[in-house]
Formats: sequence, C-alpha cells, structure tokens
Amino acid sequence: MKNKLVALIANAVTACTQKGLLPDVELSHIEIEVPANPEHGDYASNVAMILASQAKQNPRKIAQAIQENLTDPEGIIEKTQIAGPGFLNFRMKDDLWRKTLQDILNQKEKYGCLDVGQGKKVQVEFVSANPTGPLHIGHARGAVVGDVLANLLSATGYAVSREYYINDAGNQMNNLGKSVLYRYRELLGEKIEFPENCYRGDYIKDISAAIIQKEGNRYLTENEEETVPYFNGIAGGVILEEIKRDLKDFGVTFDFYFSEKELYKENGVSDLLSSLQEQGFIYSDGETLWFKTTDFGDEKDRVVIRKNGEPTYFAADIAYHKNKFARGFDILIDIWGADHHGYMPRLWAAIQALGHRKDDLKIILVQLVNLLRAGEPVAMSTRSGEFVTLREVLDEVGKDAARYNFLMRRSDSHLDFDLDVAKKQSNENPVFYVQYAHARICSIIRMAEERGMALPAFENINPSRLIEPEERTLIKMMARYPEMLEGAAKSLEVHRMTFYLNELAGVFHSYYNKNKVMTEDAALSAARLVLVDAVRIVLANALKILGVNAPEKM
RNA sequence: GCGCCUGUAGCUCAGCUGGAUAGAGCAACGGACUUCUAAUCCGUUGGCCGAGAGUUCGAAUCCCUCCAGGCGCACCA
Repeated sequence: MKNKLVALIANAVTACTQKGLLPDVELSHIEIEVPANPEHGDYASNVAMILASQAKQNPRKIAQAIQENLTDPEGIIEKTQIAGPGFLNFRMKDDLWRKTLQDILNQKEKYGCLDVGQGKKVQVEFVSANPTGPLHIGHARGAVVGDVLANLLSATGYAVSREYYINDAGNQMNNLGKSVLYRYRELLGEKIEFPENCYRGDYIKDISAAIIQKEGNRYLTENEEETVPYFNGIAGGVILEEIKRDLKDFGVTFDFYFSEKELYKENGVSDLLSSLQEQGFIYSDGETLWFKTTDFGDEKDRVVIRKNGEPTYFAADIAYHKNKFARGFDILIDIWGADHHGYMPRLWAAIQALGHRKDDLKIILVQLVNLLRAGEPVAMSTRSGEFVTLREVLDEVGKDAARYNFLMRRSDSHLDFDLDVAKKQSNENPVFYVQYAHARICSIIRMAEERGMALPAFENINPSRLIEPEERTLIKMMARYPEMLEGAAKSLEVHRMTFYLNELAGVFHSYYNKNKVMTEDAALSAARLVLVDAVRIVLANALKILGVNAPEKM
C-alpha cells in the first residue's frame, strides 16, 4: 500500500519536472510516514520540503504542483491535502483498508511474508561460544538476537543458514583438558594447586568423575601431553552436547556446527596465508607473520603466525570467512559480544583482501547483560565458575519471558536483566500483555462458536460495518505490519518487532474494553469477529518470528 | 592516551535514518468487573532530549568541542 503511494508520488514528481514546474533534481527515495495525529491523514510525505531545499523554492508551492499532477489510476486515494510547512497528507479510500483485512484473512500465516530478500543467501553466525563451559545469561542475549534475526530474514525472503562456530583448536580447549585432568587427580586423592587459568566450575568435576567411573585411575601414570588432548576431546564433546540441549530448549536451532579444526585440514590455513603473502597482504619480520590490516584502515597490523610458529585466532578466522564466502553466501552476518568490537576492523580488512566488499560482512554487536536479582547485581565469571547459566534462567523465568526480555531493547544498548522481574507474571512483563491479547481473541472466537456463530469467511461479512475509530486504527496498524518487518529486516533491528507487538496488543485491549465483539446485531458481530481474527493472525505471525508461544488460553 | 557504544519523564526504554504538539511501560494518584478472560481498560501528575556552540525553513536525530558511564586497545579467544 505504502509502495503504491510512493510510486504515485514519484510519477507526479517526474511529471512536474517534465512540465518544467520543477528543476531537474535528484530524489533518492521518497519518504512516507504514518502521522502521529490521525487528523493528518493515513499517510504523509515530506517530498515537497526535501525538493524545496534543493530547488530553492517555496515548499507549499511545490506541494501544490505535485498535488495537481498526481494521477491515481487505481483510485486508491480519497483525499490529498497540503498542510503545515508543505506536507502532503493522504487519506486513503476505505476500500483499501477492506483489502488489507482481506489479505490477512486470505494469507493467514503467510501474511507479512515478503520478498525483499529475493532469495539472497545469508548466513547468520551466532553464539559460537567455546565449549569450555555451559552457556550463561550473557550468551543468551546473542542467541536470541541471532535466532530471531534469522527467522526475520527467512520471513522476508532471504535464504538463511544458521551457524555455530566451535573454537575447538586453541588454548582455551587445552586449559579445559588440563582442568579436567587436575580435578581427576584431585578426586583420586592427589593434592592439587589449581592453576590460575583453569576452569573451576562444578561441571568440570562431573566430567572427571565420569572418566574415573568409566576408565578408572589409569591416567594418573600416563604422561600429561597425551592425556590432556584426550581429556579435552571428551570434555568438549560433553559440554557441546549440553550447549545444544540448552539452546534447543531455548528455542534456538542451527543448521551447521562448524569446527575450527576443519580449517586446518589439508593445510587450509597455511596455504591461504601463503597465497595472501604472495599477493602482498602478509609480510614477515623474520620471526612472525603480519597481516597488513592497516591498508584497510585498521590502526595497526596484526599477527597471523606467532613467534612460536602457531597461528593466531585471527589467522583461523580469515580462513573461516573465506570458507563462508566459498559456500556461496551473498551476505554474512556475525553476531558478537560488544567486548569484541576492537576486532571488527581487522576482520573487515581480511575480507577485503580476499576480494569482498566490507558491506558483505555485517557485524552486529550485542551489549553485555547486567544480571540482577531484586535490583542487586550478580557477579559472573566463567573461569571462577560463578555464573548464572542459561539453564537456570530457563527454569526460573521460562523461555517466552526470557526471549521477549532480550528482544525489547536495541541490541547495542546495555541491558539489565532482573531475574525477579522477569519471572513475575505481572504487567511489568510485556510478554504476557501480548500473549494475553492473543488468548483473549481465541477466547472470543471459542465463545462465539459456543453461541452458534462460527468464524465467518471474509466473503460473508460486510466490512463497512467496521466504522469505529478503533477499528480503523487496528486495520491501519495491521497494514503496517509488512512495512515494519521490512524495516526491521533491512536495518537488522530485531527490537522493532516487540515494540510493534506491544502497540498492536495495546490498541486491541483498548478496543476490547470499549466495544463488544458479540452483539445483538449478527452482521456487526460477524464483521468484528473477522476483524479480531485478523489481529490474532498478525499477533501469532509476529510471535512466531520471535520464537515466543502464542497461547490460546491463559 | 586512543577507539567503539551509551546519555530522552522518578525508574526501564522507543523515537521508523532531518519534520507537524517528544512517546510507551513501570512507579504515584483517581476511577471501571452481575456484561465475549480485570494478566485488561480510562483519566491525572511527570521533560532545558547530558552541556555548549554550529549547519537550515526546521535538530532528540547531522557536524564540532566538552562532561559522565560502560567496553575495548595481545604474538588470548
């Protein structure tokens, strides 16, 4: 609907230019908004004002020229008005709102699905936590943002693949194996000074105990260099399975788990580095190899092969991103904790050296979560083993409330997550507000059926009975749903969906309290039933993208 | 010291890429259940958009300078 209007305005502007009413100016895109004040119509455009500053003419005069040259072959516009400094306000024909309602009822769960992605292949890589411990609340936010972004992009026409990168080749894993070995010895009676860089959580002990139960004390005498890799393999496997289980229960799924070790097979990393060296992106200082990331705006060059001959994490990451592009993705999206932001320039440098555009890799930073309990901060650290796990959050506040909470803020803003507030089933918790609206509508439809009025088909109602201002507002809001999705997808801003949902649920609750759906008047009741069913559809569709349940009863 | 993020109502946050009178939720106060679910609704109170300059018809939004908070600045990941 919005797009049609944009096209009409664009035509009018072209007509004006051809008639010489306007100088030949560049108009990149036409802005259309829904005015806050309903008296200003259904849609408003500021084109005239934009053009005025370029053409150095009176904006109201330009608006008038556009208005006079506006053709409306389909007859969708009821009224056009020039207002304020030069706004063009449009009131649309009622037919059009009727059409919106019909679209929703016809398309049902497909309503809002778009083709803006045009089937482009997108990969979203997220979570990617080292399997050195259970996921905690900090990972949870990134998990939800990534999951919902992937859902959103699928719904808007992209071919999406979700990936988890397992950093299983570095020092951290070695420390994990050592930690398990030390606990193993300790459990078998040795006195151990636990090293600083080892993991202390109870889950380590559990793994050590399991090894003892299965294989006894034979590793006490074996040499450490052989035991540690074996232990870290076992521990990594156990922990990764646990992570997958937690994610699944959190409603987060992946298409691929990519192991860092894969990159090293058949000299993958070193071959890539030599080829980059031949191209002049990498140089040696005699002891180490450096990537010239400064060529692409990084503040200093970065080491890829250390003095000791070991590749850095960055070296593997270059190979990983090359691998991603080689798999045919048009757009890569990485979701990182905001504490990694300093890493962005070097990765962008790397993909540009590989011949891609900086824009082909989007990086979304997710700010860290401050965990609170009744307003008091809870300290967390994986190494010390003091943290609140994702599992505990799931048990305590539930999947729906937890997910919704993480989606209510822009991902780059800091988030306080208060466990006590999140688990309250009260109005401090917006997820229930939205779910309640859905359950209420289901209840109305059930009640209507009990009273002998089954949900009518759109063809069997008279939409012109919907004359209340709230009804018009509801329909307009629903007409905006696809536009909202498009905006959220293009800007990669997932939080827009929760704000939209809160607003739609609010308008519905307000309508519900003011008007009865089931009235003495059967034709009116039928029309209203269809209207609220449309609201139910939109709520359900949006909640599905968020991975939040849309209950029929509460 | 340098870089990134943030600063909007008492609290938690939106503000759709420069537009019309800056919005919501919570908290506070006053109302609405014999009526399709009161996990709801209606109303009132509450603002120098961190500060200062600049760009223009027009700035919470863009540029510059400060101030405050968070996070980074490894041959860790």
